[in-house]
Amino acid sequence: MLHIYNTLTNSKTLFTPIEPGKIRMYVCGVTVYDFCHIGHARVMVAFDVITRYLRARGWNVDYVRNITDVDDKIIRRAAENGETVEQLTERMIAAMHEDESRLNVLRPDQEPRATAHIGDIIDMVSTLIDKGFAYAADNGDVYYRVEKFESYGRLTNKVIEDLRSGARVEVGEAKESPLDFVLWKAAKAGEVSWESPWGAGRPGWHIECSAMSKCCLGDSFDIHGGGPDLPFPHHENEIAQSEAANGCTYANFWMHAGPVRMGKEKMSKSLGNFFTIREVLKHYNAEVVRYFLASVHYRSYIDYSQDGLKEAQSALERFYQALASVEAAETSEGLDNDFESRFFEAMDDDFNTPRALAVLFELVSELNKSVREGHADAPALAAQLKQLAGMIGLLEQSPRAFLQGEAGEGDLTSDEVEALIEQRNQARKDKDFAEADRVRDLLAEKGIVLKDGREGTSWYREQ
RNA sequence: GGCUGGAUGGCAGAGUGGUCAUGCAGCGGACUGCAACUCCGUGUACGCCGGUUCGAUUCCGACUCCAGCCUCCA
Repeated sequence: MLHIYNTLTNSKTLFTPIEPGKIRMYVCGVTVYDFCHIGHARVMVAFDVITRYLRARGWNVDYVRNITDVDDKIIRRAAENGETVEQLTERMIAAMHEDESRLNVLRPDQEPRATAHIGDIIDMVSTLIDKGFAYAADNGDVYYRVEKFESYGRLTNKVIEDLRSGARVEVGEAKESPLDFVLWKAAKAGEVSWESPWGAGRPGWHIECSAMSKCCLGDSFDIHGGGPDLPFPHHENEIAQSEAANGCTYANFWMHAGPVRMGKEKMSKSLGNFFTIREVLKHYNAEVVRYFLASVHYRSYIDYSQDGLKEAQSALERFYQALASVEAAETSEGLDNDFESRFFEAMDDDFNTPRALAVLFELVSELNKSVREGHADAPALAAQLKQLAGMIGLLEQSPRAFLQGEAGEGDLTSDEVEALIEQRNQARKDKDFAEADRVRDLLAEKGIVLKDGREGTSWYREQ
């Protein structure tokens, strides 16, 4: 029985789909004006884990994640770089896809871009004007009339009165109320723009998600997700737009990932305290980063740290060392244990990955013991480990590929390592242990750890 | 100030009204030519103060502290 924490009710509740067996999910994606940072990675990995797991349990998931490819920041950055908006966004989208693929994040089923849905956006804005929820201002902007939408603030427990008293009133404001937000922005000279009934302009930020989710998933869908800074105002505004335009419930479950912190504060663009995914991947194996992000529940904050990543590295080494010790069977059939049911129980409880990983560690202990004592079920246990971990996108490499890694700059190549091991093993045969230890120490200096087993010497790189 | 969430052993991080989370690190032992891997053993952890209870880290109330959102940000 799948239970999901819903931001709308601030409680974990039993998940029931609109259509049996099917889950329609929309997640707010990235505004592509720069490289993605670890905060983006967290949302990508969290919803990738969720999607993979749900599919493994037999759900038919339609996963949509949008790309915001036009907005103020993009326009400004493109101008700074002396390139067109399209050149900038194409570059950043390609970079994002590369980052994701390295993190073993599957592409969403649909990845709609705002600029490809201008017609849908204009249609929705027109509907909102017709229904009295929006108005065209004198300056060419179109605004949403927030106070007309009675349940505004329901998602984040805001009261319109409080918002009104706290709102900033800007000079030259064309809005009826400071709470109103923009649906369509009139173009300034030289900016990218599209023709509309209200003149040349471009969509406001919130409307694109309402229009694209409607287009891709329909008026009502099951899950709407996003990062920690989106509930207010973005998702609150989406609800106001979609429910006013469509006249029905927008999304049933709202899921929000927790923030990544640097020291004691949130990693964010505006604070400038962020690491891009590609920077981190220069120093750490991509699966280590994925494991690090999955080792904490998706709703909690996670502190980014070198120590945390090193610990993730050690944990994965334990998994892969176990898998390296036995050839996994084709299937885990015939095993009589409760690892799978406990793994499912943890994941069904709002995707509790730390608890699910704890079950996998117990499975590893069982596997190691089985290998050590020469039991016949070892290959099946290894298969079970790979099968369960695979449901959340982990342990999909060969142990050898993970443990030996790739030679970085200044590292010994695999051939050089093999040659030195050969040299050492000859010395061992000759009982020249001083020479054997000399070679071991030499390799250790280069970060290579040796392991003498029954079938010869294996090795791995210390990361 | 308002709205959310949190405070667990050296660190990371789950969970529970009364025997065990789990991982990393540490210590002792086994294995090993030496190691590594692995195995066995090993830790008076639950912010503070009250209350409920036979019994609370877990339930209730107050307090302190921390974070996120309330402005663009995943």
